[in-house]
Amino acid sequence: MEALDRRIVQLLAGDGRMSYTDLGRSTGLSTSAVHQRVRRLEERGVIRGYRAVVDYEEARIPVTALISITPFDPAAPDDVPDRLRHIPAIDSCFSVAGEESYVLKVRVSGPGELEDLLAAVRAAANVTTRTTVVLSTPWEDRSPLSSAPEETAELAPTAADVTSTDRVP
Amino acid sequence: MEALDRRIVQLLAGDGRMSYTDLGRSTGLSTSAVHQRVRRLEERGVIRGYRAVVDYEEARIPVTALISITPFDPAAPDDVPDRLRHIPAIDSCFSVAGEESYVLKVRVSGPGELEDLLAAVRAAANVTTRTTVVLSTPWEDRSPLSSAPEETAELAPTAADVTSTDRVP
DNA sequence: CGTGAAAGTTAGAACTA
DNA sequence: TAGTTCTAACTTTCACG
Repeated sequence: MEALDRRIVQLLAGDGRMSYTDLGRSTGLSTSAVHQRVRRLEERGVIRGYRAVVDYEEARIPVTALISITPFDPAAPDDVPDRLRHIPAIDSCFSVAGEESYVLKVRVSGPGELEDLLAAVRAAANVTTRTTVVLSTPWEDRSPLSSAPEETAELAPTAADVTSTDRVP
Repeated sequence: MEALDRRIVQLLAGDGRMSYTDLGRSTGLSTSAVHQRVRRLEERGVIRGYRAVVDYEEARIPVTALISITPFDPAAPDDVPDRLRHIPAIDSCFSVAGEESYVLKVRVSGPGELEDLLAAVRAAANVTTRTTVVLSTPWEDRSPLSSAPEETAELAPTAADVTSTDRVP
């Protein structure tokens, strides 16, 4: 991805409603040139959509928790995400390396709902759970694009890249 | 928060660039009535902003990890978030109940950068770390406001580069 | 909360390097 | 292929009923 595209993505990650006029001003391009690039970024899937950032305390869903999941029967086929997808309180689902198989981030309105949610998760996916309640959130979903590498990294992998086995773009 | 406001927040959480015209159509209000409500929601802080949803694999930041943090000196004043805030790769920071004090969600371009990041975190905040690498992300940042969840287009799983280890302290 | 008009934005066609 | 300029259609914004 080119520097100009990266800049556009970074700007839209920071303010998803920025107008093409302002994007053009910030990048030195014309309005339609930016528009064209944004459309290509959307088509390529680099930009997947736009969302309002909601303050869940204000929206009266004040409890966040992280739930680590271990399948009860390690021999059974692992379709945990499919079995959990219908539960709206599950904000994110990560498949992870480690003792446990998945980590869920959930949001509920209180301890009672958390209890119900845990029961629902265990029943739906036949798993055991380990729950970590979030006490406060200093920040969340900040856009980490400024740490992105330039295109040179592809041609010259570092020692650390080589020692790990799987594909690292 | 009123049902109409909740509906508006829900719609904007699903599509942050929806026009006021369409919001009005979907809620049965006029354009300006919706506009007025959205502005109030923004002022009250229920809607904190808008962001583009970025596919981090496409953007060449393909590695996600969860880092649990324990302060090295329990007697020292706890200003860990302030000490970490300047590191851009840290996407989210949660203060949590449990054995550990914080959980960070980070995004990096590869194992080498993860190694550097862990060193930076330990040095900046005087903490020990326990790292869980994310292998894939069945979904992320779904909006949990809905009782009738509009499933957004399926998120592309993020393949990461991990052999079998989970603890990288 | 709705109406309507001015100001601003977007989308796309035609053109250029 | 990627950029610019031009223009019609649409959206946002705001004073007023």
